[in-house]
Amino acid sequence: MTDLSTNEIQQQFPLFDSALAEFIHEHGESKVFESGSVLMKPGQFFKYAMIIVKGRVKLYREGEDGEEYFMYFLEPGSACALSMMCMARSQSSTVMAIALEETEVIMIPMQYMDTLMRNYPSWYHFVIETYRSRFEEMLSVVDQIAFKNMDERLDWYLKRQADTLGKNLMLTHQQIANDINSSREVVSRLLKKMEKTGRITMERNSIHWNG
Amino acid sequence: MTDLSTNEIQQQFPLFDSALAEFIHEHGESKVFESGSVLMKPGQFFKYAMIIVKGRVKLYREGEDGEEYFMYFLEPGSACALSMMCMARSQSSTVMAIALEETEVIMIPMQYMDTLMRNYPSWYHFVIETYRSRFEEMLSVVDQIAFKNMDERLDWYLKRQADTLGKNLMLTHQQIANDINSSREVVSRLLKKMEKTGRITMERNSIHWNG
DNA sequence: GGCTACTTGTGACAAATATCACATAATAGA
DNA sequence: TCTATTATGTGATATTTGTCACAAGTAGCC
Repeated sequence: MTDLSTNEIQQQFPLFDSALAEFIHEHGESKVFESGSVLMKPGQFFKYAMIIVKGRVKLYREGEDGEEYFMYFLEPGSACALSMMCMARSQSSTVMAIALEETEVIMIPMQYMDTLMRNYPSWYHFVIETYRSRFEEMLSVVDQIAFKNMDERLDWYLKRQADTLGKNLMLTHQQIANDINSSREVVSRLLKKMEKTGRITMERNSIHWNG
Repeated sequence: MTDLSTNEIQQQFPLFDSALAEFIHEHGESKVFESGSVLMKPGQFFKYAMIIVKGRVKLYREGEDGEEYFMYFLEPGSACALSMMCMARSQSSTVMAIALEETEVIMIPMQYMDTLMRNYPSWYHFVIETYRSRFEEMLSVVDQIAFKNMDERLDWYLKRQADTLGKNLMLTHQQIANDINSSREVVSRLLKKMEKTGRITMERNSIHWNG
């Protein structure tokens, strides 16, 4: 039983029809993650499909030697595609997911998946749409790393951050460098250039995206 | 109605139960693509889910300026995840898929998706497994481009080619360079090194993978 | 054989990015 | 206010990769 009412669920997930919202209200379990806590880490197994009700989650890939690469954000109304995939195969995750703010999720136990798929068409529409949109995002990430230089990648990265986190970004150059697997000095120099063109404004510990 | 019997379908797709194989035999449509022909190209819309019966298909991403990046192969027994996703949203594809040999596919019209999802649990298990495995492959691709140098990427590329196409690879250096978005000269030099360590043997127009 | 197109080899150089070393600036906390 | 810590700026240099120019080998074809 979730903390959210059927109505609230439907509001948050417009693709759900009311029967589905009702079912999830009944059988889902609410859980809150503190800001900074880990929702998913490499090696972890999943018995639940997670859908995000409140907050913001950052997903990134970890390399063998501790490198990182930012993939995308999860926002309210979306699902963690990877939790669904891993659950379906009893496979362990291969990415990190951490909450950027206090984040509220509904966990839907794996045992209900067959019922959901079978009896709630709006559920599998939602699932497919979730997979599709994440796949598209991964394709864009590949485009960026494979085809673009650092300046363009940085621009794209900041744009995406601004799109979901707002134009005032609380990020240090070092954090950005980690997210795009570059080095602080390179990021600093490129940011300086972007400031000259007016695309951003810099302050200590933060960057303002002017678009 | 497909060219394949229910039995043959089940043989090719072990995840399908017999009812599903029967259904697909009834409602699927067989189609053959000549070697070298395009199964999917950016901008194309899909009214069918495609599953591969015979042959081999190469998928790659195209950049804005005609760059390419090899993503993965489709083999018999697998589905084209992207055809499913695009179909589900009436969205156009964003990748290229070309047949490397004569390739036989079954096209399942979009109108049957709801029925399949609802009445054939083994269908959605198959769909989810398809998505999951492709997503994993994309994650590996990201790992490679984001974290590895050219020599390691080339090694990984050749290994994957050898895994699906056999140890004798009919590839020119230029083709390889295109697939990993590098240049012929760089590839030539790295291959030379790999030959010295015995990992490959080179001939004109082909490379033998010694592993 | 001789022409041509394609493939591969290789040195020199250019560009992008990473790394190192160190300076300076801002902030938090004692 | 002083100090320690963290964030940023910047030149010099190294590494990786891409580009250019051209040589040489191979195969097909008349």
